[in-house]
Amino acid sequence: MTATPAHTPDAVHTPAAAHLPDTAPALDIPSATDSMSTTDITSTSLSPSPATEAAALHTPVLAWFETHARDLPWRRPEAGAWGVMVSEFMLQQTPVSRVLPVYEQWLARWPRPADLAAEAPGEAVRAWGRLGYPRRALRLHGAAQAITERHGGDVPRRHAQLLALPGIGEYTAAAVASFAYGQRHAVLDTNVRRVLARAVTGVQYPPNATTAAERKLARALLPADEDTAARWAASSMELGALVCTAKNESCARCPIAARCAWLLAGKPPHDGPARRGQTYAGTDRQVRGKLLAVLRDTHGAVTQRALDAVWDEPVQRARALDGLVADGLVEPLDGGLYRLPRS
DNA sequence: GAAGCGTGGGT
DNA sequence: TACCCAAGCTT
Repeated sequence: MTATPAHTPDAVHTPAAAHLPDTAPALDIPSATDSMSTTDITSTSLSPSPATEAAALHTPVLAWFETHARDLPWRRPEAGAWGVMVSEFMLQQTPVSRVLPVYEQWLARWPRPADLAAEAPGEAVRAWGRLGYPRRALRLHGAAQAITERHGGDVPRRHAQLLALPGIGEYTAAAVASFAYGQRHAVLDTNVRRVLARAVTGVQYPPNATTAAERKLARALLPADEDTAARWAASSMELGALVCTAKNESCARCPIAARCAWLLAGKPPHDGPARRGQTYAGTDRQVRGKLLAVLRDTHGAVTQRALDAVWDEPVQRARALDGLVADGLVEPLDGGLYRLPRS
């Protein structure tokens, strides 16, 4: 890290900061031509340069990460790009604690993309277990096939190539490129978005969907150095996961509490529209889950009767089963039999 | 841009 | 007990 030390005599402003170290909450991040400028640390403006402001955030968070990062299997060197990619699929909307055992089994069984690609897709769905959103298993299988066919069996390094794989969107492409290959990307997941919303923007929660303003801010905050940028991505995400949590945030343990715009503003509560809650009981989603659980736990074909037993409302049950078939999660056979997909 | 897509643990 | 929430993606 070549950035300026956090506190240099550039503080011509804010003379007597009685309690906290010179607070500069509102990061004056460039609004145009985002971070293309090189680190012009030498700029002589009276207020700290954006790079200096950003470094004031980076340094404490990177240091905190050194001592507080969890020892997760996909962070170990032996995980490789495939391990990172598998973990990212599994972690899409599923907590770490539930991913851990399935991840270990998955990597032991399919240590390379080609190993998974050689399997029937239904085996991926079965091994997915109860992680939820089983379409992810199908997409991971499809991604493994594409990697095997188009990329010689190696997880591609380029963001655009990753993005072209099934199940990989903006976040996952950036995460794999950054975590697996040490590249410089804005990695905007829900944790990072929350950290930036609070520390920089001064609000309790980010918008429901990722906005252009958030992307611009994240890019502006990206350290210039590639390796530092990759560590910043991991550490800011970890901060959101462990300290700057959605509920019961722990500001007392936060390395940037002194600079958090939201904390400095007195932690004003969120005023925008509430997140739309995800109902579940009685929905097609629940029925799909019950149907697929039967298929997962049965090797070979399942009878219509066995599926009928999981839900008594026939119209909804049929609709859910049709949906699973349409999604490729279930394969219908002749004679009212069903199984996990072989192809 | 909103809706749909699983599951289980915490409060 | 009912919510709320967890490293999103696709249509």
